[in-house]
Amino acid sequence: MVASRRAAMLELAILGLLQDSPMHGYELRKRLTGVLGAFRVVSYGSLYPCLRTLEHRAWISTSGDSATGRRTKITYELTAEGKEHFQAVLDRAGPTAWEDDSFDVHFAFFGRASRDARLRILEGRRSRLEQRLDAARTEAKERRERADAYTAELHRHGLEREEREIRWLSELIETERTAYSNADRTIDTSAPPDTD
Amino acid sequence: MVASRRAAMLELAILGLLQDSPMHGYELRKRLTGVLGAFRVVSYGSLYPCLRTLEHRAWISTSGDSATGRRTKITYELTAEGKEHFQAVLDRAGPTAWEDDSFDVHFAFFGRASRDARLRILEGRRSRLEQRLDAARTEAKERRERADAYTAELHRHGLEREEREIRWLSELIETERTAYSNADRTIDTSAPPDTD
DNA sequence: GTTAGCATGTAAGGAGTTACATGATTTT
DNA sequence: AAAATCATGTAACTCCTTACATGCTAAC
Repeated sequence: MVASRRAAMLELAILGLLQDSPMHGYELRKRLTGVLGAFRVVSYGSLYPCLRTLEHRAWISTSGDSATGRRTKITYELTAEGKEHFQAVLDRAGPTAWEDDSFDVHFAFFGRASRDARLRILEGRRSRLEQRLDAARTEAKERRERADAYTAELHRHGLEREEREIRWLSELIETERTAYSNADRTIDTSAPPDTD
Repeated sequence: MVASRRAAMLELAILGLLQDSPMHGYELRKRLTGVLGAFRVVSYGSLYPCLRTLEHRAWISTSGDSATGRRTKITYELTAEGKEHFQAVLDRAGPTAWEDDSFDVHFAFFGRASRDARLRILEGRRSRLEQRLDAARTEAKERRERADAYTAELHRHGLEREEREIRWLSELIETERTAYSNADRTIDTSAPPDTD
């Protein structure tokens, strides 16, 4: 029932995109490619079932699929409940938000989240990565003697990448914190309460 | 029949690990976590079926599962065919070798591949990433006006990460090429012909 | 002798991709 | 009017994970 992290992220991304304006599934898919990272392309086989789920939950509504036999373009639109739910998820900023799958999507919609939520997610992610880095370092030590130069280089590079990611997060956290004093100027947009 | 990129990589990793010494499935799994990147843990539900496939293809043989009713520890061991196949895959250095899933595993076994194969894979991967980077940049331009500060930062960071990855590959390529003149000293180990 | 960790497996189910099928609209 | 692209869907299939089931072995 928890709808698999990945599916949940797809849902969130869809709700987020529909926030801007109603759209067709086709258009949605193209934009999703952008939000979800330019890499992972969402297939229609995932998208349409997901849209139906969202409609079923009354978070989106459709217009265009009239009762006539003709097949028509369907425009998906956010409902009031949908907006509410989207905002609630953003502000909850629960522990799933900083997992690998979810982080990017949440980050992409930071502009609509409260600074509180942003900081929680950034910090959550950072400690997640730090913990992982520690584990990797420990493991690397244990393995050291049986690793050849290539394996060693691979792991060195992996650690470096993680470290850099952590530094990036630290900078963002710093920025968010200083932005506190001079009201949202460093990076714009705070969360609009609930209204449109 | 092509056994899904992921499964194929698991197979390669197993063959690679067994090259060093025979092992139990349990031990194998722990080591795989290392080779496959410390992140993705291989479940027994994947491992054992895979081992059976490998045995079926006569690339590994088992010892310990006697005909007596008692359950015994099973030690998996590479066969001559298995070694041959492993080496063939490493030296083929085909286009799949530089895809996301496969690259790390191939890299981890670079010590056993020819310099030729290493260079092919490194260069293949580099142009793969370059091509992806180009696509991402193009897309970023198109999207620029409707992106807020956070989305922009997310993509900026993504591009930077890719660029860094490309630089890393370039350095490795450079190293491999110069190593050519002073016979394998910069990074040790060349591929042992076929023998043990 | 009991707990904890080593060790091997399977079966069911979920998640999502691929391939297919169809139709509307715009461009050439 | 043909071709390309926009647009919507489904069904089968592949793969993997989860949860379960079992038993051995060393340590306390």
